[in-house]
Amino acid sequence: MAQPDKRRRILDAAVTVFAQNGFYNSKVSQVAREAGVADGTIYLYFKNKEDILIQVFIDSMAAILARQETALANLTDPAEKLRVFIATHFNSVAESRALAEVLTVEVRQSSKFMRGTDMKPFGQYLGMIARIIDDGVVSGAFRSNVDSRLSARAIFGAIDELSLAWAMERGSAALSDACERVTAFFMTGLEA
Amino acid sequence: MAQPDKRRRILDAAVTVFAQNGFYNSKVSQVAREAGVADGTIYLYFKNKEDILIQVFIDSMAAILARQETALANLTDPAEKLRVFIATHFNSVAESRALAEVLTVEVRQSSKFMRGTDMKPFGQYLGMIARIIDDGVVSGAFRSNVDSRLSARAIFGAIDELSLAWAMERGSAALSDACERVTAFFMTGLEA
DNA sequence: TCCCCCTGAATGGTGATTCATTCACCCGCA
DNA sequence: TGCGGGTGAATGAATCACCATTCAGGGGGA
Repeated sequence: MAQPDKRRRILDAAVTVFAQNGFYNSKVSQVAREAGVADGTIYLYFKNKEDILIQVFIDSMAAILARQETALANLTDPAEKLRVFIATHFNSVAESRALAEVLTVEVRQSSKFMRGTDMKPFGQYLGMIARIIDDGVVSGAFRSNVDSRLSARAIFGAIDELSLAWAMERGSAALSDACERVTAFFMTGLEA
Repeated sequence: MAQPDKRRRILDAAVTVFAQNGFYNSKVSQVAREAGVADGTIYLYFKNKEDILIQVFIDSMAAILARQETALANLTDPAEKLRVFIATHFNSVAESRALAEVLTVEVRQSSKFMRGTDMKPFGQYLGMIARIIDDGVVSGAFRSNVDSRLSARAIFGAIDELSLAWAMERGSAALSDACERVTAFFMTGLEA
């Protein structure tokens, strides 16, 4: 057969299946069928079932990190950086509802087992947000008394929750719309 | 014997065990041992393993909803309401790290199966936040162009993520501290 | 022919759930 | 007061379906 990247096919299949049934209710044989390979083939590419989930996570985070870096590369205005960051996150998520579900729901449960192993990409992601804020504070665009780590967490939590809401229930306003609104919310707050 | 609190004992034990191992890696027999009952006894009180998780969720949400309602009852200033809401959420979470883990991590994965069944308490919780915002808009305390549903989601996502961070890594700043900071963040935003 | 993928049926461990049995307690009758 | 049968909560060993993982073999390219 020598199909191009068989590993890739398995990862994609896993995202589909995991999103549909949840990780623990998914059978390896389902992933195999969806990928069009034999059950045993999975084990030529992955150590075991959980390893598939971890690789999905690592791959996806690497992709979105790279994408964010490209998107932010030429920007200087902190507010604009934040807006683009959020837009890029939402766009990435919007490209695959299944991936959004896996990243927001399934990965969380195994994060406990990945303790120490490879939460690094996630830390990097938070770090990107924190840096945007720090830059904004330094440049004077942002208030000087914000706690960048805490705000980064809060912002991530907010956009992650919005992604999940979007992934679960179709029909809510387009993510691109939410992007503008939520950016405005972070920038100016609620206060009249 | 007819321990009136046997159900309670099982629920508490479940929270402890689920927080430690994750729902799918927890054995019913572990919960039984932790609760000091026989395996079979569990099934006198719960339909099956997942039912335990659902009941934990329903019970906990009912408790925190009631608590929020009490806490907010006599307040009128919208900003103060928001501050107290967040404080109450953090206080509830801070009382039990295990419960925080179960509510932020374990329940999510089953939300997919609860589709339609009993996400209602969660919807109510979001509704409380949205109402605070709406009231603020009406009273003129908050900007008139905020989207209350979206902001409510964002705020919930943010405080949920902060709760999770707190539950996972001990040693971070006290939640009570985070409460003030994050409220300020929501109120005034990042902009200088 | 040799080697490398790949296959998918068979295996073995696991753990949720069941159910026959025990036991504590209650009630009515003598 | 003492006795006997009835009730149902509680038990926990046994069941059994399920599924991750393995591995003996197949086939095609060099």
